[in-house]
Amino acid sequence: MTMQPGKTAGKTAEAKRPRTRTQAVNREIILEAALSVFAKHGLRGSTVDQIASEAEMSKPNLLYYFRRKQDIYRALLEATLDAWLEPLAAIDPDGEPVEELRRYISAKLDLARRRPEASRLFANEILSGAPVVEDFLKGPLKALVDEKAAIVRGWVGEGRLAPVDPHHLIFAIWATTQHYADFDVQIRALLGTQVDGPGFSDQAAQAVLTIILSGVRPRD
Amino acid sequence: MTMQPGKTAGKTAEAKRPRTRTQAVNREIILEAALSVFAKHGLRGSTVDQIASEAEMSKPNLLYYFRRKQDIYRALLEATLDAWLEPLAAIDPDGEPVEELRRYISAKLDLARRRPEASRLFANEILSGAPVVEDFLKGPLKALVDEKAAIVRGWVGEGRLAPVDPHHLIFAIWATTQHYADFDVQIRALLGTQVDGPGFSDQAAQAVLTIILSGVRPRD
DNA sequence: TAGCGTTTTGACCAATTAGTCAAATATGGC
DNA sequence: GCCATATTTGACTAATTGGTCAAAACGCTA
Repeated sequence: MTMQPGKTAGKTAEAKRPRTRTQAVNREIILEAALSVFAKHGLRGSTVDQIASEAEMSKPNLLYYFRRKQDIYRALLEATLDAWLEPLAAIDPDGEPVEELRRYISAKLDLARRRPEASRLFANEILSGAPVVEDFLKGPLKALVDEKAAIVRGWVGEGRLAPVDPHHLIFAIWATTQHYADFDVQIRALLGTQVDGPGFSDQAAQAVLTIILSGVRPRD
Repeated sequence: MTMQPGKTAGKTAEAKRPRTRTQAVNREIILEAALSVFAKHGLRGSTVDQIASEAEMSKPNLLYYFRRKQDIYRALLEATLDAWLEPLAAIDPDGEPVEELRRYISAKLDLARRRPEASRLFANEILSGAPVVEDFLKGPLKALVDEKAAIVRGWVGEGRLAPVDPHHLIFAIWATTQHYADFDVQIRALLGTQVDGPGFSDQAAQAVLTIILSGVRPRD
């Protein structure tokens, strides 16, 4: 997504493109550690010491790879938004409406299951007022969402979907799918260990798909 | 809800029951200020100075009313959970299923609209691992949710609702309704000023009700 | 093995943090 | 108006914070 003009290589390892194998490995370790910390406490609530400890690395060493806490945070958000945009962009105006939505919802549920911390990272960013991704939301994301909303509106106009506001439909999809990642702790508290059972993801997917798709499938 | 055994009056103003008018007023001012801060940055990301500044009060003065930052945080969460449980508890097993759900969804949307910061406070608490409300979730909330899930399951069994997992239905309702509070910044970025328009709340309610209720209304 | 760029670290700093405390000031009941 | 109590505050502390820096250790290649 590149929210800011990228910087070229400096004299430390802060360059965007890792120059050595060690850099690639350590940057990845740091990003993974930081994700788990930021996802829980947000940018302000997280400390560099925490991330360094999680990465099993000294603080100055960590800061050798990312000069500032913000830099790690930005990198993580960029990667997350990139991954999230893909399935939305893939919605095909020439496809079968319900099938296109089914595929999008499934992809989003899959992301929530495979990368729940990325979802929580984003949730924290939005809750804190979206200081970092605001421009991205108002620019590229809005453009893409408006484009897909127009497609959905077209489908509704042709009677291939029940009459529903396209934007609110998209919000409902985001809300229900991301909920499984963002509120995972609550879900676990309510459902207990069954959440870790083999069938749980399918059951959740089944329920979400049933509710949303039945809600938009044209009744006749 | 009273998550912890309440303490009786100490020698400072920290008593649960305000003893003077000034106490009642100032505690309320502090709670309101703290809500707006905690909602944005969570417990760890918020500072007492921030809250004091928001409350237009010196820090020692604020700490005269609430000895520790955590105390304000707990008080806010307790009030929020109390308000949230009410409409869920009101679901009537003898009512008409779709109408009962409609009422619950409407009540939850109303809370999201009237007290969005409370929703964001709770979201932050869950994202950070629910350290404060964990016991409440596993105890009273789980009991209530299981009870209501059983009611829904009964309705499904009688063919008065489309076959859907009751717990996941509840999650879908929570997700879609709270989304309007928790992701308000994102929604504003995508929809612009129309969010502040007079009809927006109704439009959102309309969409959520349509999607969820169509998804559970028995098809025949 | 000498040399050089890369990686790692201990020690450090200035700013911010939660919370304390004793003293000063306001307030209400008489 | 007096006084006991409630409220407010400036000054403070100890701990934590993000980040710096110079030096040391490492590792690769000539």
